[in-house]
Amino acid sequence: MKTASTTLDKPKLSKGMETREKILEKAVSLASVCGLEDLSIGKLARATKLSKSGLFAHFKSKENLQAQIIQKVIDLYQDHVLRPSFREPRGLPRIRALFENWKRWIDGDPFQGGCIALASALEFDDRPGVVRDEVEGMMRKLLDVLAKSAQIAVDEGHFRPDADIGQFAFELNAIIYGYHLHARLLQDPAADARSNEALESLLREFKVDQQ
Amino acid sequence: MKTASTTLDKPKLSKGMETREKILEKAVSLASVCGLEDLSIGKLARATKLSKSGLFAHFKSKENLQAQIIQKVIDLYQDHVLRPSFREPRGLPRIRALFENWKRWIDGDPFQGGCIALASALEFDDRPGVVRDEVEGMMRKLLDVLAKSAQIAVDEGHFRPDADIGQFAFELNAIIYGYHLHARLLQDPAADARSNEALESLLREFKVDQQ
DNA sequence: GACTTGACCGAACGGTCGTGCTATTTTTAA
DNA sequence: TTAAAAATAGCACGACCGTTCGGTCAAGTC
Repeated sequence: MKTASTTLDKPKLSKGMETREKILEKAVSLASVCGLEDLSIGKLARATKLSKSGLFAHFKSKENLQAQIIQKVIDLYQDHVLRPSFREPRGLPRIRALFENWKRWIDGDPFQGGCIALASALEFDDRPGVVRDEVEGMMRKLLDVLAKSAQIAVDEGHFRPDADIGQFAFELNAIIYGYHLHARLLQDPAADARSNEALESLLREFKVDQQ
Repeated sequence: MKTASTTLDKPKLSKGMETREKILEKAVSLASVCGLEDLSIGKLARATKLSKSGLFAHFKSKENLQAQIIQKVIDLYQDHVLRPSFREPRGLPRIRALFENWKRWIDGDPFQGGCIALASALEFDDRPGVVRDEVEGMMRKLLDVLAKSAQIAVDEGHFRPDADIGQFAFELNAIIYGYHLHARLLQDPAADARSNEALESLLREFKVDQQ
């Protein structure tokens, strides 16, 4: 355990990239509380124990920092929500797992605050620029994953063959939005039950008739 | 038309109150684009052609300004969404009207940006303080209105007698969230159709069986 | 006509913002 | 081992932040 490549836990990572990752992790955590725009470089520097200019050198502008934060969120979402769910059997079980993992994500699993993706979607929908484009792309990708999951459920014979998978994505996403509101802002103990009931109602519409 | 009480179009309004209202109207419009926190007093002063200090005198702090903006939003929502809807017949027609008016509100009817209520809900859910409390209260009131509307639909015999009106409020609100995302961030032309289909699906669950 | 009150302004405060420059230190490659 | 390269710090800038203060000007009251 002397020089490089001690163990193969991680692929080679230059010093710069390493701290950059640390910065982004902290940034995601802070931004989940105060929002993307309100996360200042000074605050982030203090939190990472770097100088403002030293941190700034990693990203050439604040806009770029914000864009990279979004990318980091995508990575984290894939690690914490998508990947675990996709280990479940195709179709309905996978969709249920995704729903549960997603809710845990919103409860603040990787970071402290709520979901940055949802918050940023409303924060930037009226502000053209790189960040808005990044957020929009993220959301489109997400809805695509949901639709594809529904398509798999169709293929597996769990959903009706004529199911509108885009509609399913829309409604599943909406339920999660509702969960976010009730669980975080309202701190409603019934948030979980409400969202579960909504999911079951949605599934009832899409599942093959079983009487 | 000389002194006071010329006509009864508006209740008496002192000069201070008058400009305060003008400030709040502008504030709501600006905040709908850039968010509550990012709306600075300087920007608002420039937009209202007042001096920063002159404007500040109306509100004793920025936090108080934000809280009053929320109150103004509640007023506007009542004028633009609730009041018109409540002129429709009780029960189902009223719910459908509310849904349509709500969507027009989100499309930017009174102001330019999206719905401040939704945006603020995600902006402040992790930041304790007066503003958060105000936003939370607003959302609770809103969900209460939705639930009461559902209760009326039960009373009118449109909804099943055992309908869970809280659940209805949760799901209707969630659909609107979904509409906001698709219509504003994604600029999806199908946003209207998607939300309509979601509403019909929701109503199917709650309406009395008619075969 | 003196006095109070309310609305508004201009200037200024200490602080923080994002962003450059120039060193200095640390890592990496030869 | 050493030189090139990368990472970080120090410092400074102009702009804007929320907030305070003293002052002006008009309207109303005694």
